[in-house]
Amino acid sequence: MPPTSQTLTAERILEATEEVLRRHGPAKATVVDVARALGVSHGSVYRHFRTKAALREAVTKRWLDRTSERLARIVTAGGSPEERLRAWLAALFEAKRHKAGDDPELFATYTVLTDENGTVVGEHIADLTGQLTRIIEAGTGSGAFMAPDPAAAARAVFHATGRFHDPGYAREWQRPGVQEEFEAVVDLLLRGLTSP
Amino acid sequence: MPPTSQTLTAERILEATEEVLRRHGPAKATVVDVARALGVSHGSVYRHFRTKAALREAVTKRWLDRTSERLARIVTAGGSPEERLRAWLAALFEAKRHKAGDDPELFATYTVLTDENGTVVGEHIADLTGQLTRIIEAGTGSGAFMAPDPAAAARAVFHATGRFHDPGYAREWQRPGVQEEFEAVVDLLLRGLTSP
DNA sequence: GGAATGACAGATATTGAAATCTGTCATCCG
DNA sequence: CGGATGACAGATTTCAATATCTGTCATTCC
Repeated sequence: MPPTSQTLTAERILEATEEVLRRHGPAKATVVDVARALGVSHGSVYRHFRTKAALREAVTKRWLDRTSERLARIVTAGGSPEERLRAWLAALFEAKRHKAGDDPELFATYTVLTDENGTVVGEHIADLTGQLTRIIEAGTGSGAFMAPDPAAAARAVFHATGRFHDPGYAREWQRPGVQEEFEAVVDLLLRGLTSP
Repeated sequence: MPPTSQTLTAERILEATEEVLRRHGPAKATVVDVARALGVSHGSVYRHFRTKAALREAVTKRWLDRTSERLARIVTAGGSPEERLRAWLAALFEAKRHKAGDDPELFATYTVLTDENGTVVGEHIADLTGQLTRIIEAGTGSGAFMAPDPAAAARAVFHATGRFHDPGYAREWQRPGVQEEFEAVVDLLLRGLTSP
């Protein structure tokens, strides 16, 4: 572990914390470990983050924001609102499923982090349902969807697809037939949204 | 604790086990406790249940079956398929929400039990989706619903309403606005099921 | 002077020895 | 004889002593 004698920034601390979490897991990752990885005293870490909880919260936010950004690109992409809604939901599911499948330990680590940071998760969900709202609004504008309250419809769609993005269901995502289950739910929801 | 000198049956053991679980919680409920509550030696309990796990599984099954039975009555009740589908989903949500709200500790106990008995839970879910299937079949028969594969539609409806019956979401059920969320999802699903 | 340090007190986690529990079975009892 | 018992071995849990960590702050360093 080279001391990397750059100036100590919040950003560098966050990177080191992610690495320590990856290595040691959420239960054994300590502030002392983070400081050691950076070659500084743990007191210095506390100059940038008031508590260990604040540090973990910041890491959680960074991680969730990376997902949000990727999905946001679909909102403004081309295609009909139906296509974009399907693509958005599929991308969310795909992203989660691959994270959970490719590196289960890391995924479990972030599941612990999200469990202990309800506020940040709440903001993330508000962000995601906001993206969904924009797609649905586009659909009501073009007459493709019938939704008197697009924001409420967005939340309903998000809740109804929880099984395909909520970490609590991660175990199910590796089973055969999930893809069909996912498509069945999405088909049903899209039929509900489509105006008669 | 009176020794209640009746003959020892599986049924009496299950009742005593429920009581011990209620009193001590899932972590501290032992087979010795159950035997003591019945005034017998713990060896006698093992005559009726091969392992502690089998005993807990049987308790779990009993508990889930009680819910199934109540819901089954709605399947064969009067009213249109739409009405019965709404009533069934509402009854499931209501039952769970009240169990979780009225006695959170007991609910947490049964959540632990269901977590450790995936097979029994799987059968319970198959039972419930079977009930849903029968309602949806009635709807396709009368022309009220359009569902090429009623069983698949039933599973989709069940998955889409997971937020309102999966114990993992119990915390959310006490928040204001859940009822509206629930109705929004059910409305969307029913619109999706209803033939154009 | 502003950032970094490390000693410190109280909180939390780890460890290993002792206690309890699970599951078996030879024996007992009606 | 068929069901109940309790002693037992190995597995698991509990508990208290020990070690580590969190968060603060007076002091050091550039």
